[in-house]
Amino acid sequence: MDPILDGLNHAQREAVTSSGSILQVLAPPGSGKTKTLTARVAYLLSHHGYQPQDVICCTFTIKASREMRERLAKLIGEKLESRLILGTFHSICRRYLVKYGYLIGLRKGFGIADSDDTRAIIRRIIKRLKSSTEVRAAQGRISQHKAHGLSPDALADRAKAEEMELVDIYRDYESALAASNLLDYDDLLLRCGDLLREHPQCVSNVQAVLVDEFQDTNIIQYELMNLFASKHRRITIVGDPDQSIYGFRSAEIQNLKRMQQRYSNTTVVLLEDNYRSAGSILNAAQEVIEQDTARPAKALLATHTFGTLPVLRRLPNPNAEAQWMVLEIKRCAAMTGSILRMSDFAVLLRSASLSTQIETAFGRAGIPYKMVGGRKFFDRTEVKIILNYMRVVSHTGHSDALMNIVNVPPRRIGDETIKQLTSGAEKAKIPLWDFIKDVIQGRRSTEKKLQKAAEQGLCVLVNLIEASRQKLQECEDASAPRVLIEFIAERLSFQEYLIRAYPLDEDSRWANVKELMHQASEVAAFEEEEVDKEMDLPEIEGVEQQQAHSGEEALTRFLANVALATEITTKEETKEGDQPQEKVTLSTIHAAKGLEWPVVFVPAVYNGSIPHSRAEVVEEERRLLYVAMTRAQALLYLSIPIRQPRLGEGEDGATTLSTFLPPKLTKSRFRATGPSLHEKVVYAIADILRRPRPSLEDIYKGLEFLPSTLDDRWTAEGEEDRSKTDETSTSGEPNPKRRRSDMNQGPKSTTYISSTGYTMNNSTGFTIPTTISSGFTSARDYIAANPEPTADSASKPPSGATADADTAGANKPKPFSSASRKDGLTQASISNFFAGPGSQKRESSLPSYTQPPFRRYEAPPSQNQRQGARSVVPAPLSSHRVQPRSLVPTRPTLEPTNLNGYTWLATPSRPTLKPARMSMTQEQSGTSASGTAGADEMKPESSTRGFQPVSTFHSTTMSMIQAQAPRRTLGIRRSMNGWQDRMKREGGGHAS
DNA sequence: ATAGTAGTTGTTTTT
DNA sequence: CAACTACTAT
Repeated sequence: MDPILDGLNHAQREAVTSSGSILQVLAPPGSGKTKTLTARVAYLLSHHGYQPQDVICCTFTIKASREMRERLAKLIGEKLESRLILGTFHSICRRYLVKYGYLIGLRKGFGIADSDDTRAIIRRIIKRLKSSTEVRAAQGRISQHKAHGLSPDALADRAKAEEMELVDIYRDYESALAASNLLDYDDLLLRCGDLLREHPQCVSNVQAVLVDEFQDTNIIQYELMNLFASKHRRITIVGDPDQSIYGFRSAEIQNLKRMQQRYSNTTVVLLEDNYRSAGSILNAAQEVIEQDTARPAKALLATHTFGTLPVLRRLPNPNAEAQWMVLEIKRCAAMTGSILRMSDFAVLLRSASLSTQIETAFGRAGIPYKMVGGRKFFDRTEVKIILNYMRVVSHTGHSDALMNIVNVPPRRIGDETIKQLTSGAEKAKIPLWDFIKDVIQGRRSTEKKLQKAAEQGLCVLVNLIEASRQKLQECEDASAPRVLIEFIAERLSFQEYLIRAYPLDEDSRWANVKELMHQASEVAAFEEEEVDKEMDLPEIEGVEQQQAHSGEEALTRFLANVALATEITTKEETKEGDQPQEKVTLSTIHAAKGLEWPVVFVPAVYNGSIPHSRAEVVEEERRLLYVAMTRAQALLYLSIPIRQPRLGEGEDGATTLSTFLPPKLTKSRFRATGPSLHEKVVYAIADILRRPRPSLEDIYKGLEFLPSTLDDRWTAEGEEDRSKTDETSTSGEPNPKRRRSDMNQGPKSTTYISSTGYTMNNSTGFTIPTTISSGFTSARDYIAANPEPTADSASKPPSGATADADTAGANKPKPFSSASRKDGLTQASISNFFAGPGSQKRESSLPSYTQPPFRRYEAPPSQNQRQGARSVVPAPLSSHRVQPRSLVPTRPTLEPTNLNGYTWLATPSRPTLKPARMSMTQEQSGTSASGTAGADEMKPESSTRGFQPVSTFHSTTMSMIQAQAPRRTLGIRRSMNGWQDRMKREGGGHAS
């Protein structure tokens, strides 16, 4: 069989091999979207014979594009992979603009303005205009307008009086960018759009365009996608509206519908099987997302066992919350007999700023971690200084960078001098740099005479920059960035400067500079091998590409990468050959999208954090929580500090549980404290992770150093448990002895290196906080207390507050609760659905797709209950009831050979429902090798309009032809309503 | 006029 | 905690 299709389930194959030119793959978390997209790229290359340089593949984040490159390298080999045009929209656009920007009058060697630059520019403008607008607000609104393609003039036409101020700022901002030859993030997209509209031949080679995370595209990106594909109109997108979390960046979910409207031959494939998470986690997440009543019912089907119930933990305060995570991480690691490593844990945060307490607690406890997202390496002041020097060297027209460094380190050039220089430059209408040079060399003068000291300082600066530029000219290869950093740091005596300026953490700051050098050489090494190959865009006949001095080119590229980089790629620390250290991941939820971990913590689930107090759209915040929860494979922990002193609202800083977690939900879907991790639970975890079950000895071995085998340090209500607390009041300092080293090691020292990971400084790896020793349970005690751990409920939750949820989950599946559904798709209404008188309403003949109105994975029901369910489900559907899945994978039978682990799930051992293929359009006839013609089973709704019902295989492939006469069918429309309603809503009422 | 310090502020999410 | 303001010492 085709190796590309290996390990793909039916629906995924359907998507990969689809011959439709316009393909939408819509799928919930964990269903293998990216895998499918990757395979489709490979498939297009091998089966359609496209050249890699003729395929554009857009991702949304740098991380995603890296990951896709890696996957593709494995699938099609590095040689082909490296020639693909693959990257974020921004980086792809940059590449086109570098090559062809001259066609639309873009000056050579433009720089990229990052958000610091834009903020500085806007701040200056606001000051000059004496406007009262807040800088950040102006920044955001300008970006928003740009993202909608609204120019200052266009805005002026429709703006209200109070907006006129913004129009002025916007105008000045645009000219400031132009004056410095800078493009901001939005410009990269906009200008590339301009380019391709005016010169479509630049992309005339493009055979296919693929877009990941399509729900995150904004309108400009959507247009870009179409422009990229303008020649052959072959587009594949994957996405999931439920995971749209970039609305703040003007992402528009309705692009899905736009696309369907624009291309009447859109094929839609649904993937619904979740291969990632325990059923219990999916249930909880599903219930969270379903609170969005505008959202269409959408299946999310577990392929794993139910597992153990997620946790919603209350704790006294953020500090305790952090300590609790430490204890739970240790407990999990120890009690699972070493199947969980530190890198299997993740803490996902709404805001990066929440990380500080956690970092402190982890640092103290010796838990190694890395923070991703949040404050970026390249944003650190000392790094920024060097980078700004390099930007000036690269383009002397970069006045903002120049402003930032004229007097750093101090050169006796103060406010007054700068004022003279900038106003002089403005009057002369030349860039600041040129003006300064003229003044120094006596060709011009400022209005007021400059101070001698200042003039001298300027001299030093000019000499440095000129010397650096000289150096750059001499350097004809990719090592230029590195050479320049060293040269500049040397000439500035930068290390000495840091010692003077930051005596507290000078060493760590210097280390960051070193790290920057390291980065530069790494990029150099990378470019050496790649740049000669086809990193460049393919040559197009008749369109000239711009070429540059290769050293300069390397420098601009380096700076662009810096501006577009979220985080730096630390080559897995190759220290003395030993393994890269396993680290817990601390991340923002945004940065965690698309990733997964065996154990996930989501702290601070209180109102104000999630949903964030400044959030404009609550739905997006809910989706954010949904994304966070669905990152978890085996264990999910939510937690909330019941007091948050910092936010002094509501008297004594009491918090309220996130509105997304109403009591109804938390009672049924969560437990109040960490699960007891006895054998059965551990086995379930191992099975879900497809790792070998640990031996009992391994499990017991870990227990020795645990203060407690239970999550009982705090009561379930989130109070200090007095019985666990000895003399010391422990809320802040579990171990005073360690305090001193904490101070040195804490996250305050902002070395890139140190913040990236702590070394475990106690040899056991686990600290036993002395203060909670009374809660200690020895391994022997544990074994004695759990002689026959047969059910998760063996140990009672500390209080009666919560029912023992696992018992409920495992043995008495909840009845379908029709009352809880707001979308009207109750179990009861399913019968209506099939009887369907109300479901005939037609809205439009838009291409759309459908899915089963209601599908929920329940814990393996007992025989009786299954009977019960049958009686409710209408006969035609009953045969497609999801079978008790826990019967399938209870053994750790998965061999390492099957790392992706998909195959066994896709084997026909599962309740099979081959998708019926009907009334397909011509595209489909030739394609699929999957011989489904003789579908053995057929769902009622499948016999219509060319879409297929979702089955347990969940391939719903549908081709819609606009003209096709709508046939009278059973309620299909209805099941589509959700999507369409939503599309409409989003189309119509686009607020803010 | 410049440098350095102290006090005040207000903190989403990312390219 | 850093960015901005206000102040003081050079």
